[in-house]
Amino acid sequence: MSTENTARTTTRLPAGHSARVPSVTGSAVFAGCPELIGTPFSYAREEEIYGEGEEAEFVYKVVEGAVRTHKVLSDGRRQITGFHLPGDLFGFGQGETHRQTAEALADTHVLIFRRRQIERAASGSAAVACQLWTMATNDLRHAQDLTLLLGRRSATERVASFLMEVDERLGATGTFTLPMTRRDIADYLGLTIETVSRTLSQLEEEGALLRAGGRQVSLRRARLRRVVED
Amino acid sequence: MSTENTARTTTRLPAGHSARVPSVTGSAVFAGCPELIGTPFSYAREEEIYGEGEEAEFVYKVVEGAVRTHKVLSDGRRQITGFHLPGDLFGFGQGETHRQTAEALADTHVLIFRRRQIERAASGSAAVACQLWTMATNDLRHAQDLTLLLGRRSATERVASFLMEVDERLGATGTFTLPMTRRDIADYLGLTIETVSRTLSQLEEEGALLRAGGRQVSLRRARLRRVVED
DNA sequence: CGGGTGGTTGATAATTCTCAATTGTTGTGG
DNA sequence: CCACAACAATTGAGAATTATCAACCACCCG
Repeated sequence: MSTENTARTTTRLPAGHSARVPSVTGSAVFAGCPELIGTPFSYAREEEIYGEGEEAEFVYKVVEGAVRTHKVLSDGRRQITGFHLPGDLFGFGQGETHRQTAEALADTHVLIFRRRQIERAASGSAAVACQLWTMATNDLRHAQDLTLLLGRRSATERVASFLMEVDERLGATGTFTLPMTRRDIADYLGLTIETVSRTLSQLEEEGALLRAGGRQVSLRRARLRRVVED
Repeated sequence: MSTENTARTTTRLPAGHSARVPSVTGSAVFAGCPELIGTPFSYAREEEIYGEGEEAEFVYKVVEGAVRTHKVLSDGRRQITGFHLPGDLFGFGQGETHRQTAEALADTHVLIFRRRQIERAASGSAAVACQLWTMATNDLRHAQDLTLLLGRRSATERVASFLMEVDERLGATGTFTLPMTRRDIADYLGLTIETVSRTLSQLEEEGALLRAGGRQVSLRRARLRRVVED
């Protein structure tokens, strides 16, 4: 099995972050499709990767860093639909144009693939197409969970649920540094930054978590779970 | 529940009755896959088609009527994630279990397909798999639009946007009868029935629509569009 | 007719937002 | 290493939006 290793030839690896680098492999799109090799590429913190409405030329896989995708209304209101961490693929809803904007949360390394190439691979291989179907389905599941969160949960439940989600995706250690600002969290949870901040303070006061320096949190998972209770 | 009083036992349908039904066409799953023939089936108004957590044995295509899919929290809060009208496929997120509940809004005829059969067809035909990918992507797009609606739009915008969505899916005539109750609308838009009702009254007052008998509406689309403005 | 469901409206409460001030954090140049 | 600017996060007070509780109305269907 060609466990892609060469991928991060892209110079610096800020080994500062946790010693994880989990299954960046996965490489779902490529299973049984070795001719689909991604090209390494990098984006700086806060750099736009693609914009809503632009032609969808590439599909991306996060290698290192983090990306957010969002939609905006004309008056500036923003809704983040997802955060993409190492191993995640994004930008692959097959239409001619992107329906969201993607931006790097931090300095980020990705592998890029030509959309047409992937579509060609899909139409030639049921296995590849099924993997794309599976990935789209996973995204759909996530979007529907978010829908329930936004439509029917209180601010406290949203924040608690968010913290647990991030924890799981970052290794489920219960202690981590949030890779996004309060604004990003607010725009993901359909709240304001003030409400997010107050809710975090309240959760800390209730003993559901501990904080250090704004971004670092340590979850008391049992208590948080009780807050979410579903 | 107590509403379950009318001939619910007749879920089994004399085959052939609804086999012809009009231009339901679309039939995306079947294009180039003639061996995938659905079996006609019927559900009475308010009848459950499948429940969250159940094994996903079938996939459904609406022929006549309307279906809603939703998620519920343990305390009863409900979020409807979609309404399915004639031509729509639902229940096809390929996992072993359904992640939502599906219920008939009205007396409904569907075609059912065995999930395994569809998955087999997909893994044998890139064309079929691509169609499933496309359908999942369309659902994903819808879910993300709903996410923006729930996370960042006011009650007025939600209701106006909803009316335009229903209008389009019902033929874009501007005049139609809502196929769902206020409760369903509220649970789709993340509001209460009272807020939905008040918002409709307010929109009528502003001349953005006309109403007759609760469910019938006639949209002044230009004005509604101005309310939504994006 | 009468009961039941569905829909509307009003008064009040709760949640979340907005505006404003303050504190904390981080990176930079002296 | 410190001072400082720029940005990020917190906190408070009051306002706005939406929810809740309650009453009432209008059908529809037997």
